[in-house]
Amino acid sequence: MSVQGLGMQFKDYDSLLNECVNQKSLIGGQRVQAHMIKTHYLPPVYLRTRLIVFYLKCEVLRDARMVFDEMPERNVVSWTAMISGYTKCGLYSDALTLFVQMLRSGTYPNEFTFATVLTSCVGASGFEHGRQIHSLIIKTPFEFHIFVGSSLLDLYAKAGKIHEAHTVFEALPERDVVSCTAIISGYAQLGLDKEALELFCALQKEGMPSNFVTYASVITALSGLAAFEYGRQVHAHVLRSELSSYIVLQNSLIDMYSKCGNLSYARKVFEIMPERTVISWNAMLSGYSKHGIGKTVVDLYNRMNTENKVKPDSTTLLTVLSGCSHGGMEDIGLKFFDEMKGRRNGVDLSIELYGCVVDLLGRAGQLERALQFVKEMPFEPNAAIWGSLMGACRVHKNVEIGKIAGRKILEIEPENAGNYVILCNLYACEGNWEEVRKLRELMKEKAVIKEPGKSWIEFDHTIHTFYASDRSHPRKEEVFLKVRELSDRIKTAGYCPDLSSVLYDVDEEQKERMLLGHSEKLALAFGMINVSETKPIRIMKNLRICVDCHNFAKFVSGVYGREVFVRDKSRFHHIVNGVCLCGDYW
DNA sequence: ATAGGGTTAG
Repeated sequence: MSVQGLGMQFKDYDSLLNECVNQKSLIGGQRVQAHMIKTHYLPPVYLRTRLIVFYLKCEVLRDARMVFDEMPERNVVSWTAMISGYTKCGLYSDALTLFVQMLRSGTYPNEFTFATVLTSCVGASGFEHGRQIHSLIIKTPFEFHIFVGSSLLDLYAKAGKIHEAHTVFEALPERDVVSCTAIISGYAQLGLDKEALELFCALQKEGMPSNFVTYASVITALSGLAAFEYGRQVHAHVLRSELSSYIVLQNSLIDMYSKCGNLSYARKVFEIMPERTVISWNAMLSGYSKHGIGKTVVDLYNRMNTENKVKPDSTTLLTVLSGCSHGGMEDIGLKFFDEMKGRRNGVDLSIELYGCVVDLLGRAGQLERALQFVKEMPFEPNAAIWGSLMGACRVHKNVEIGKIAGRKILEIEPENAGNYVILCNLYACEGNWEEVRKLRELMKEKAVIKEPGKSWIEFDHTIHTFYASDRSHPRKEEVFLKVRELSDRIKTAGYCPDLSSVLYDVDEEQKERMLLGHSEKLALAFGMINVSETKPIRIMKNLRICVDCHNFAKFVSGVYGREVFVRDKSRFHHIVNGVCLCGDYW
């Protein structure tokens, strides 16, 4: 395009700038601006705002800000465009600062401003700021504006206030794809998977419009539920629709099949992708990692580096290392870590990565070295670090180091019940019942409430959920009898209930009864009754599986010749012929 | 002219 000759007028500049915005032509726009300066043309607010938008489009935030700062006067659009620029670059607190300046300058925000600035609040995890802005919005006509409302409900949902989010959603006079997706994904991101799925179904019946983001969100909920049959149906629907080529959607399918325990389906989706992002690789790697298949994790990671199309990020490193740990490949994992530390590779090593190393050393039984490693870390060790050291001490029955880790962790996280349980187990294996008793008292004192354990199993297109000592399932009698029967049978093969897993101060007989009531045993028994002998039994649990239930499942697998999968909070246990791929370390 | 929802890891 030509910017030669004088006599350029407003509409000429306007159309030139429009063209540069559309083509993202940085040089073109810069020439337009240079021409304005050369000819002493003083652009009005409108054109200066167009320049800001142009620079933002070309991702040159600094130059956009320069134009903004030099404006003799600004209107709501100039302010909003600049705030949105910061938001899109992830500079949320700068965006919020600018918003405050805007209010001070006496410019009234409009629906565009509010929608943007609420997004900044979400990005900055600034829920309180968001709430304050909500009270500003109440005084405007924008509270029920669909864009503003979507941001608002997202704000509440991401702060964990799903009820308030739902209220905002219900109050919207109209609904569209984005607002519907926002509320569904709000439930899914909080782990309220069943609610997310139900809402999706209900809204679909009402004719909700949906797109690939909607499906990505509902597939996330299905991953949490491990609803394999349902997931396949949704996948089939996606294939029939125009949505199947979205990478985000394929990524969520990889994760969904992995979390349903079906790695071969996940791999199939992964292999036929014409293009992959780092998330595709990470999702696939994580699938193998959680199943304890360390060798494939390493092979896949090597292939990723050989192909050299997608660069590993910090999540990749974490997944590979945790894959080595879950897969019982301590030496290779430690070698990886040294390599990473040597290279750095532009990716910062995170505290979580150091946590993986503690896991690796712990698994290898090198507890002294693990403790030393924790002491020398460039981070202040957190609860997760001490937790993995304590877990390692429980497995290797090292009470001495376990106590050190335990003391630290109770300082940092006195409210986490799981910590007390592991520490109690540790003291119990030493026969130190006095300490166990003290810990129980402490737990009562701090009023720690354990998240109720639940397990579920998909059978006959239904999800059957069991709670500890559950009396609610319609076939409870049958299930309880089956647990007894299994227990009696495997006892003859050497199963011995691990009474130290019970934290309550009751007699031994009752302890055993409580153990038999654990939700994963109920789900396993239900599976033994109903699932065809040729098929594996797949159980899901919301917490980590306890030592006794793990042992129970191994014996059932061995004695009855069944393949059992248990997906717990952190990984898969794949049990064949009485042996678990986790190597009894988790 | 300026605007809202999404996929992986722990």
